[in-house]
Amino acid sequence: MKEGPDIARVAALLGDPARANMLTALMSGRALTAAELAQEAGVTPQTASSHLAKLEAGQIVVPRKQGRYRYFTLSGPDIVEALEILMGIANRVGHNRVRTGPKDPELRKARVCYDHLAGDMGVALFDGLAKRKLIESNINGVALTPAGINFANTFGIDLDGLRAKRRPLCRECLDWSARQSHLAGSFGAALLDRFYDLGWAGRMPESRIVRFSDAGEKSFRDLINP
Amino acid sequence: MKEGPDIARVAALLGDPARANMLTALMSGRALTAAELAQEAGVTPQTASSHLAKLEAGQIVVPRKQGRYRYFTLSGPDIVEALEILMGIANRVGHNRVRTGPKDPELRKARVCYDHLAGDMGVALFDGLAKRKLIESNINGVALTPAGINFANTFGIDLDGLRAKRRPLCRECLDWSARQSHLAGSFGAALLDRFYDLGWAGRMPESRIVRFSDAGEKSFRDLINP
DNA sequence: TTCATAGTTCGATGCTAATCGAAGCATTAA
DNA sequence: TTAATGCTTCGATTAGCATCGAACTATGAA
Repeated sequence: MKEGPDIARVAALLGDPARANMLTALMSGRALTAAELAQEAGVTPQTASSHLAKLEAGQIVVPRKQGRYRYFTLSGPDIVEALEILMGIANRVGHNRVRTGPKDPELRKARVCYDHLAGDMGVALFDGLAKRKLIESNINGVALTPAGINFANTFGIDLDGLRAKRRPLCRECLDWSARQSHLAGSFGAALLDRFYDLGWAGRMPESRIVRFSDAGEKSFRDLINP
Repeated sequence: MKEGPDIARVAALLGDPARANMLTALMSGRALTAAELAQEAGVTPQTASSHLAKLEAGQIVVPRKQGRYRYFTLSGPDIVEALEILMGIANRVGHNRVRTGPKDPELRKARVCYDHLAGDMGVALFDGLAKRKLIESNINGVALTPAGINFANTFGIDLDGLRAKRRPLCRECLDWSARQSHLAGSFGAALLDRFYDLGWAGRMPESRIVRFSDAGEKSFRDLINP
């Protein structure tokens, strides 16, 4: 008898619909209160409290007390990675589920998903890069093409710096809206950062919304429409 | 209401101890029969059959009938990735479990884990590369150092070719024996391939054992002992 | 044909875990 | 102090599911 990591215990924690909903909501990167998470999951506060206690005991989420609120965040980037991969698998095998998407049109248009761009514009970015053959997607995942590497360099993204990080360069991340992918991974995050730096877009405080300026949106359209 | 990937359903399939054991066994890359998987999981054939039916319905495993045997394999590389990440999380948060390791001393010494080297020599390889500062490991994962990139090139590994693949270059994969890591990811796989090419080791047919020649093992020791 | 082996189906059992109403605790506002 | 809000604990209910014995099917061997 030996010691080994208990995969099942971790997976079981992610394997309940209510908890999975909460964790998906936390992928935005924002800290959310217990009540907000209860609403995201569609359960009563009591039930949510029980789930959050389990997630906390399993060190999947980390609580932070502030006044009478308790804010929760994911305990590490590995949790995000796990969720992204599980999303990909679920999509590949066709396990879909009805779920309420964000109602706010601005959220639907462009929002932050952990650290990369999601929403309609996130999907458009993914499709545009694919159409320009800068990225290539197949059953094994996404990768930059040689043309894509060129593009990244001229666009001001330090690929070597990203490669030194542990995170995969490109990863698909599934959007709530429809089964469309947007681009995650360190390259996806770097792209969004670059949009901020170029002044194309900014993040609204206390929200997941990414708001593009008119000129920024035009530049964005030019980028994805060759 | 919208469609979204059903993370919980996939995670729940991985979230049962018996099923997790089976899937971990399948990470070797070999196709295993229902009876072998039952034994790996420590359950009766009936129970295993029920689990395998669920995993098959969920498209986590793929069956292949051959005579009166049914061989199962994982349905894709994304499943391996998910298992590796879950292992990492479980290890990070200290969720360990007693588990029977392989009894065969040869298996314990060096075996294939999917496509990279595991067992004592796999762990030694990981530690050796870390001691030589060719790889660097922290909470975010593993990565090649600049010295490691140099080493890879001189050792005959085409890093650019590996980077073009979708898979992360380096990843930790936890060994059954103790909580020691060995090196997975495309670089881990490439290293093992190189060992084969250099004639240091060969894979035994119908088994997970990797057998090093005497000269090969000596070269291997030199490699990890600066 | 007869026997052995691999695997599945069925049915019964027992345990775990999700759920929510009601009540309690803690913090903030008035 | 009183009231309101955020969250948790308790208790009871319910449902799902893992498990295995027993019986059944399918393939291959003698």
